[in-house]
Amino acid sequence: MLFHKTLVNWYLENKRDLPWRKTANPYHVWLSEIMLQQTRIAQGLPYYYKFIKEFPDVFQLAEAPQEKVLKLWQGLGYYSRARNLHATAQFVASELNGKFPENYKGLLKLKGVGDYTASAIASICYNEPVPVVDGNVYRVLARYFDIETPVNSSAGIKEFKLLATELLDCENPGTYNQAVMEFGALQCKPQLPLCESCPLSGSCLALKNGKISQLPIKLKKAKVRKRYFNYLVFISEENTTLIEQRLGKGIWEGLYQFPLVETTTRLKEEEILLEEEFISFAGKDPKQITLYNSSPIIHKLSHQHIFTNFWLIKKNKLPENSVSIENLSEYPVPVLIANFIQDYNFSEY
DNA sequence: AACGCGGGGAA
DNA sequence: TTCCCAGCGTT
Repeated sequence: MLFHKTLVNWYLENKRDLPWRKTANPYHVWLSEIMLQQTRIAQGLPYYYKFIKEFPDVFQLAEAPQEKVLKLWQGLGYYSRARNLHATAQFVASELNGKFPENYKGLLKLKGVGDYTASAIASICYNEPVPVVDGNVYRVLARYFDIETPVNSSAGIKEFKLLATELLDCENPGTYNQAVMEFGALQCKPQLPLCESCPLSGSCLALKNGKISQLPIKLKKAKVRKRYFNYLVFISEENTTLIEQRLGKGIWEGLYQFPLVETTTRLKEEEILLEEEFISFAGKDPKQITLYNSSPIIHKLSHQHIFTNFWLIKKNKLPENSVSIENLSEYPVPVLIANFIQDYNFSEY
C-alpha cells in the first residue's frame, strides 16, 4: 500500500481526540499550532482551553493587554510566542478584518508563523497541498528511508522537506500531515518505538538495517550556561514588595521578577553580602537581611542552569512603585519566581 | 549557519 | 542524567 494511505488509515484508527481537530477554524488551529511549537500536547492542552475560554475569537485576543496574555501563557515557556501571538492577533483583527490569510504564502508573513506552522494551518484549514516537517516527521522519514543526514543541518532540512513534498497526499493534505505527526508521536516514538505493531514495519529500512535507535541523527547543541541569580525580596510593613519587568532581549523577556543581582561566579553567602551592587540595593544591615533558601535553588532550563538565592529584606517603607503582595499574582512571572511565591507564604507579614 | 529561547515528561 | 517535544527569530 502507498505510504500516505497506510499512515492515514492508521491515523483514522488511532488518533487522539483533541479539541483543535474538531474544527477548521483558523483561529483555533493557529492558536494550537503556536502553543505546540516545541511543546508536548499534554503540556499545551490546558493552556489551549484557557485561551479559548478567555479569548473566544481573534478580536478579543487582540484587545487584551499584553500582560494578560503573558499571564495566561505563564509556565508554557518560550514567551516570545505569546508576544508574537498577541501582535499577530492585533494585525489580523485590525488590518485583515479578523480574517487569517488563506494560503501558505500569506500565513508565512505573520509573526511567529514559520514554515512548519504556515504549512500546518494552510493544509488543515484550506486544504492546500503543503507538507509539514516537524520533529515527528524527521523521525518517521529518517527511519523509514534510513536517512543519515542530520535533520538539523541545512542539507537535512532541504532533503527532508523535498522528501515530505513528494510523499504528501495532495487529495487530503491536512489529514495526511496530522497523520504523520500523530504516527511519530504515538507509534514511531523517539524511544522504544512500537515496531512490532507498526503497519510500516515490512518496508521500514531502518528496522531492516537495525538502525532504529540511531535515527534520526541530530547535530549536538551548545552546552548549558550557568548563571547565578540573587533575588531581593523586599517586604515593607505595609505588605508591599518591589518587582521589575525584564526588558531587552534574553530569557523571560517581558516577565516580572524581584530586583535581581546577578554574579558571574558562584559566591558564598558572606561574599555576596559584600558585593557593591548587592549593598546598594539591599543595604548592609544583617538584622534585616536573611537568606530564604538554605541551599541554592537550581532552575534547570534546556540551555541554562540558574543557581538562585532569595534574600528577604525587611524595610519600614518602600517607594511608591512598590506593589501590594496580594496583587503579586496578577503579574506574569517565570516559573522560578512563581514557585518561590507559592513556597514562601507571605502570611507571616 | 549557528545560536538563544522554557518547561516538563519519559526512560 | 539525557533526550526531545506539532519551531521561530535573530545574528
